[in-house]
Amino acid sequence: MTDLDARRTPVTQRAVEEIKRRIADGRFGPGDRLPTERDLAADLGVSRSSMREAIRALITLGVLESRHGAGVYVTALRPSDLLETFSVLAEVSQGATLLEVLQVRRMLEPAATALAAARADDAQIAHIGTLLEDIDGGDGTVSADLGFHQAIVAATGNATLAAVNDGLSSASFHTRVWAGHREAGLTAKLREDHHRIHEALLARDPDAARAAATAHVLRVEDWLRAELRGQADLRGQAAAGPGDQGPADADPAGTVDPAAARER
Amino acid sequence: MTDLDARRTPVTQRAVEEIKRRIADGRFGPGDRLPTERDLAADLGVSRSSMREAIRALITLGVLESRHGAGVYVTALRPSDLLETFSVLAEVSQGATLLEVLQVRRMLEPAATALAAARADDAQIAHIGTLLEDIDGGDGTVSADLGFHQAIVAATGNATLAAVNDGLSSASFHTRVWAGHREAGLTAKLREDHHRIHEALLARDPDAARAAATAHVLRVEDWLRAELRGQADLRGQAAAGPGDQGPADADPAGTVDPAAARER
DNA sequence: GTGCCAGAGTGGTCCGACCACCAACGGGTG
DNA sequence: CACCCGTTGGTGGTCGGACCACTCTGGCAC
Repeated sequence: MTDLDARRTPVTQRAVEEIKRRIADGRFGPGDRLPTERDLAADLGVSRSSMREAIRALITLGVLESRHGAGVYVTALRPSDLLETFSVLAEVSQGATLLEVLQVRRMLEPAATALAAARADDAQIAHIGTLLEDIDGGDGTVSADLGFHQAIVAATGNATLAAVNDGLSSASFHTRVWAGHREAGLTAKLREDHHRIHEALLARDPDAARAAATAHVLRVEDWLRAELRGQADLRGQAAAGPGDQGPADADPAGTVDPAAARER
Repeated sequence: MTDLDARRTPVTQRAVEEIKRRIADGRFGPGDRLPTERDLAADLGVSRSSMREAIRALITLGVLESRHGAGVYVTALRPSDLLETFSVLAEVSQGATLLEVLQVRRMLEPAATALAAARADDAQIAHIGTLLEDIDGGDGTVSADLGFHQAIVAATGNATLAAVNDGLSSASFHTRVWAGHREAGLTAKLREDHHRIHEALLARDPDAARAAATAHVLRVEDWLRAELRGQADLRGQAAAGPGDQGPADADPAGTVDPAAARER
């Protein structure tokens, strides 16, 4: 079977899988340096070009990293290493998919915030308080907001959770959210949400934290829903649009709870 | 600035970002065919080798796909396309990280199952019932189990949610779980969980669905915790272990709720 | 002992060639 | 005329080799 498989499988892909296998079974451990591209290519019986493509793929996955002139290394294989890639989702996605992303965040962030309320230590909560002041201070609001939320999720002590949530929150999306709220004069509401979350953390109250986080995500979700509907209306007026281009991706991501009901 | 940036930025990376930019601003849309590697390389002023590495990276990210002899195409950019990559996390991870993964699933799956109970149509629920019989039938249990859970999450209608959850459940991990439960004579318990979930879906009862899903994930989590502790004990007896290899990743991912309390 | 510098080794880039594969065009056949 | 099938051009896949940019290390000079 191996032979038949190998015959029709692209050489590069085979190389990728062979390296993954060697990492999985421990021949290459986290932080280890790999043999040189030339040696590895000879070892696996492929050209250096193909080997480089395989390495490039594994670098993209966050499994390897290369240092010019020094060698190729296995990363620490932390969740944050391996999940960095999927920020492309929030980067490239538009429209309905963004709503889906927010729906997932509405499942994760409240639970994460509640966890943080129960487990964060004083230093972490103090740090979060500092970030909150940065937001209100007004300078670099977007990145400050991003940092605030990341710090909360990080305070859960669950690196995987933090990495997943970070992936679902992209800087570019946050920028749009803030711009949209500023335009609508709603920044005060966001501020209010943040303070409520912080107070819940200070009080070590998981339930309050969960509720505050839910309200926050919901607010953003409502805004996005309205904005998307606005865009759709504009397009609808202009023309029926011959190719709306979306074959799949189905319905506009409805919801179960009141937020959706309100919308309909 | 552009010039200075460009000078020290690897050519391949610049190519990756340029293509991403062209996708983001719509010059390349979902399903479109890209210019040939040779043309694209000439256009961006890089060699074909570097262009191929850039394309390879974007293929790994799920943004592009190439068809031998036919051309390179932009994918549909569905969440499932873009999130396929992160199954490496569940593939490569071990020990404490797996616990973290389960903790995230404990936030997602209950919410997703509840959503499915509210939104799945009759056909979807019937299909899920079929998969349930496949599991009990006993043949290909692992893949059947995987299919059961995936079908439920898919029934939420949120493709992003489904893709994220799939990424957190790898086939190899499921295999370990089933083997471990069979060994411990707990397969009946898993079966029981599945039926409870299905009944909640049939009854369109989100609360019951949430509870059943939580119990199920919790059961797996408990088992994994015990197994990891067993392994740690073994290692502890044998030797103090010079390189436990984990520099970061911190504490063993505790929990807030009863499951953790029971454990301590 | 300390600092610097040159060399060897490594990844980064480029080039040109050839192979494997697909798709569309064409001529042949019914 | 309609349909089938082989040809042919163009595409991605692989290869080998060359050179550049960078890092690290060991030995030299001070």
